[in-house]
Order: sequence, then structure tokens, then C-alpha cells
Amino acid sequence: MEISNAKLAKILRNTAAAYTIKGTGNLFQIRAYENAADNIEHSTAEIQDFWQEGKLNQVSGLGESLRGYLDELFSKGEVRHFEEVKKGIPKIFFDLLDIPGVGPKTADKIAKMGVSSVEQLKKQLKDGELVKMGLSDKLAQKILQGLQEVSQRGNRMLLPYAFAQAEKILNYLQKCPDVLQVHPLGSLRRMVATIGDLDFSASSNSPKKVTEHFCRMPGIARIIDQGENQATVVLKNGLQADLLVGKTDAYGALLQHFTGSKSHNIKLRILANGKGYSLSEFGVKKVSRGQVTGYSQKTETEEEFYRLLGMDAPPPEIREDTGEIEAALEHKLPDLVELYDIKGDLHLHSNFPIKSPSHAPGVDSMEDMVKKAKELGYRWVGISDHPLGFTTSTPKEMIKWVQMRTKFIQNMQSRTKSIRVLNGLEIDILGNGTLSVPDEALATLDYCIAGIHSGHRGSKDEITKRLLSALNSPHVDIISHPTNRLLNERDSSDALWDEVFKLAAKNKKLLEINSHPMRLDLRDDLVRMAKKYGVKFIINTDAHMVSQMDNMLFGVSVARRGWAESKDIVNTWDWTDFAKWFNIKS
DNA sequence: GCCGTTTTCGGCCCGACTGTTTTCAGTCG
Repeated sequence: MEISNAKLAKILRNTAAAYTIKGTGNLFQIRAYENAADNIEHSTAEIQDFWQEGKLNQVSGLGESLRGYLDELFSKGEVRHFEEVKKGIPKIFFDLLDIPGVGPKTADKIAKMGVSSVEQLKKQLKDGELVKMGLSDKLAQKILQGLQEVSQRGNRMLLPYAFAQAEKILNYLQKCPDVLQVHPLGSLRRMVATIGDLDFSASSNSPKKVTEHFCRMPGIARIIDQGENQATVVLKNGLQADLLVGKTDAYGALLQHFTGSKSHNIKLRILANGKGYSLSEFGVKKVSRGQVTGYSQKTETEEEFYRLLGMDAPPPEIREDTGEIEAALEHKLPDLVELYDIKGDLHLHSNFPIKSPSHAPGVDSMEDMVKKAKELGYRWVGISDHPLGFTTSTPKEMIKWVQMRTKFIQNMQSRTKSIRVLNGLEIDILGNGTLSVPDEALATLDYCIAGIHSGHRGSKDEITKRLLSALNSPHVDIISHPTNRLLNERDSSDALWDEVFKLAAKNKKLLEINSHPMRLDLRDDLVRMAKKYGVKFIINTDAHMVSQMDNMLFGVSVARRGWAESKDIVNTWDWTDFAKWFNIKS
């Protein structure tokens, strides 16, 4: 039996929730289950593969007991101990846990009111029946809102996960001697934040051999469909993968057609009709009054395909029919930012002790993060720890800690010649719009990142007020992950973005494009909108460990989808211009 | 149940927000 990471995480969470409401098991044991679930959920590799290779001990958060349980789960499909813990709890309890805002206690309360399905819950909430039975009005509203969010949430995977799986398949395809070129297709090629299926194309003069090669790929659970030019398979991890193989003379048309987007292609076909062409995945035909008058033109590449229509080829990331076709016709496509333009990363969390080592959110040392930055070829790097646990401290304590940390960084810089190390913090924009760190401490930093980390479901006005307030602080340089969305988990916060962008541009504050797989925030559409106001951006990884510093590519993709060029992204600039923007003395 | 430059015991993040429980519980990150 195949068990996906998501399913595995859910099994562990369910067990933890069962412990919680039964009152058996201590709090830390429950937390251990949840911690393991978190790690599994965020792994880009399949945990079941680790198990098969006897490498479960490489997964952090899995100790002897949990490894034993997982072993039982993967080999027998069930864990006796887990079933024991969940005994006597109705199924609805576990379904309710999937609703945002509903935890074990609330789910238990609702289950005990006799609700037996999510559908019934929806109905009884709307009828006010549950409120009559003692559920508070506000809670009822909150659950309804949560249900709404769930229904709008698709079952799509995050781009970086899809990207990692796709790379393996692309590498495998390239090994086939009959393959000339391979590409990802669809939303994957356009680098959309979430991906449905994995689609690929290949060019070859012997298509049948390529589809046969594809269907022999390791990790296939079953073949749904295998034709001469096309094959669809389901992988053991539950993903569906499609392959289309085309001959070289029309490969550009095939690639273009299946890259989409749908709206881009529709617009293109209308345009082509006006010019006497008919477009399809098989090529370009000459038509007159609906009659085909000419045979297919050669379209070996996408460039040739677009050239036949008198236009440049837009980069895949912006093929969404939002003006790229017009720009391509006028030969005025943007010169989009590239990964290799990036010269530094300013949003990194280290394990630098905050009050005590266990408070630090990051897992790796500043030294290791700086080392990685050098390997990436960066010219500068900034450490921006969260001063957690200081809210209840005196400003004096906080200032002392900042001074201590500053000395530590200065000391490190004095031993490091080849890269500039900058001293920053990521602080909270509190509910009332004030900052979580006193100005006196902020004034000593090279830069300050401010972000909303609580109360994301506030009203449009509240969120806007908080953002505007931070943008008016003389010490804030960057607003981190401005919409605070978590893909597949939490929607973007609402704000009057025009107001936010106007003020950001006026006060010369940067908006972050956060590369974290679950964030990809600022969203691409808002990047485009902000750019029109003259806002500048910084692409950061928000890495909490060294390996996450490789996520920069995904932030760059968001920027590209938002039509950003290197002049819009300050961390592509030369050090002189960059330092000038931040008012840092070189 | 996990984990280890406080390593085989004894710790384990904690602050913000929400709702309603005037002092705290549940949820989230």
C-alpha cells in the first residue's frame, strides 16, 4: 500500500488529537506526534521511500517508537497502537479537524452534539441548530468561514514539491537515446504556485520508443494509457504523469500548445485567424474562409511558432493573457529577472540563542548559513532572526540582546573577507500596528524586516492599517510575506493593496517576495500591481535551515510571473547601489 | 515520544489573538 506524506501526517495528527481529547498521554508526547507530522508534511521526498531504503532515521522527529509504528504501518497498513488510541472516537471527529479554526477540543464538542457528517454540520450551522444546543454564535460563524475555505481549496501540490518530482522524471527521460528534447508542460512550466498533474513533452523521431521508455520508469504504480505518441501513468506516490511525444518538425507547436495557459492560447488562436492561420498542437496551417489552403508550416521551436504570427515568444511564466501577447506583437516583452542575477539573501533564520538556545527558530548556525551564501556566489548575506519571547521582556533586556548579537555578527564579519554579512531582524507588526522591538534597538541594525505573524484573519481595514503603520516606521526596510497566505492552508489576508503599494513606493520600502514553498508571497499578481506603483522588491528565502537557501529559484519565478525585471529587484543590484538603498556604509 | 558542546535523564517555545471563561482555554504559527 502506498501512503503519501500528506496521508501519513494526517494519521499522526489524528493520533495526537485522540490523545488530546482522551487526556491520556502527556502534552509533550502529543507534541512529538505533531512535530513528526510537520516534518513529514514538509519533506520534498517520500517518507515511504526512506522506509524502504532503511533510512527512516534520517527523518528528524522520528525516534525509536515512531519509526517502529511507521514500520508497522508501511508493512501491515495499520498500527495497532494508533487504533487503540483512536478507539471509540467517531470518524466525524477526525474529519472536523481539517477545518481551519477547529482543533481537537472544538471537534470533540461538535461530535458530541451528534453531528455525523461535514454536510450535516454545514446544514445545522446554517439552521442555527447547533447554536441552540450551546455552540457560541461567533464560533459557528468561524467554522462556516473555515468550511468555505476548505471548499475553495483544490487538491494541488506545491510548486517546489512538483518541481523536485519533475526533475527526476526529466532526468530519466533524457537517458533515452531516442529523446532529442524534453520539457515540462502546463502550470509546471509556467511555474504556477500550485500544480495539478505532472505533464511532459519530448521530441523524437521514434516516438514509440520514447513512450515505451517512459512506461518502464521506476516508481510507476500503473499505466493508465499507452499509445504511440502519448502515455499516462500513475506513480506510486499517487501523482499522475503524462507524456506527449512529438516529431521535431512541429515540436514547437506541441510545446506551445500544452504549455498554455488556456486563455493565452485562445487569444493567440483568435489573433492567428485574423492573419489567415489556424493553430494547433500539430503546427500552423494557412486558411482562407475556413478552408485549409496551405499545409503545416515548420515549427521546430516555439520561437518559430510565434514568429509566424509576427511576434516574440513570451517567457512561459507570463503566458496568462494579461498583456503579454500585445507586448510580444510590439516586441516589447519585459527582460525578466533570472536566478543568476541574485546577489544576496536577507531573510535567514539562524540558531543564534534568543534568551535560551531552544527559543531560536532556525536550526543551523550563522556561520553555516554564511558559508552556504558564499557557495551560492552571493556578494552579501543578512541574518534576520526572530526576537521571539521578548514581548514580555523589558526594552532594556531586548536592547542588550541586540547589542550582544551585533557584536557576534561584527566579530564574524571581521573573520570573513569574501562576503559582506549584514545584521538584521525580522520583527512582528503587532495588532495595533506597533512593532515588537523598541526603536532604540532597531536603529542599531543594518536593516529591519517587519511582518504580520498573528491575526491574519483581521478585516481589510485592520490589516491595511497595520501594514501602513509599519511602512511609516523609519526603521522598517522590508515588509516580509505581505499577504501572509499559506498555500493550501490559509488564504491571503485582505488589504487595500493600492494604499499599501502607494505608501511603499513613496517611503521607499521594499516588499518581500518570499521564496518559502508554502508562501510564495508577495503573490505574482500583486507583484505586477505593485510594480505599476514603482515599488521595489527583494527576493528572500526565509530559510530556517541551510538547505532551504536553495529555494531562491521559486521566489525568482514569482517575480518573473509578476513581470519583474532586475531593476525592480534590489538584491540583483551591485553592492554600491544596494548599500545606498539601505543606507549602509561600505 | 524525542533528543543530546547541560547526552541516557529531564527537559521539551511561547506569544498573539479570539472569544467570552473577568483570568482563561483553544488555536495558530
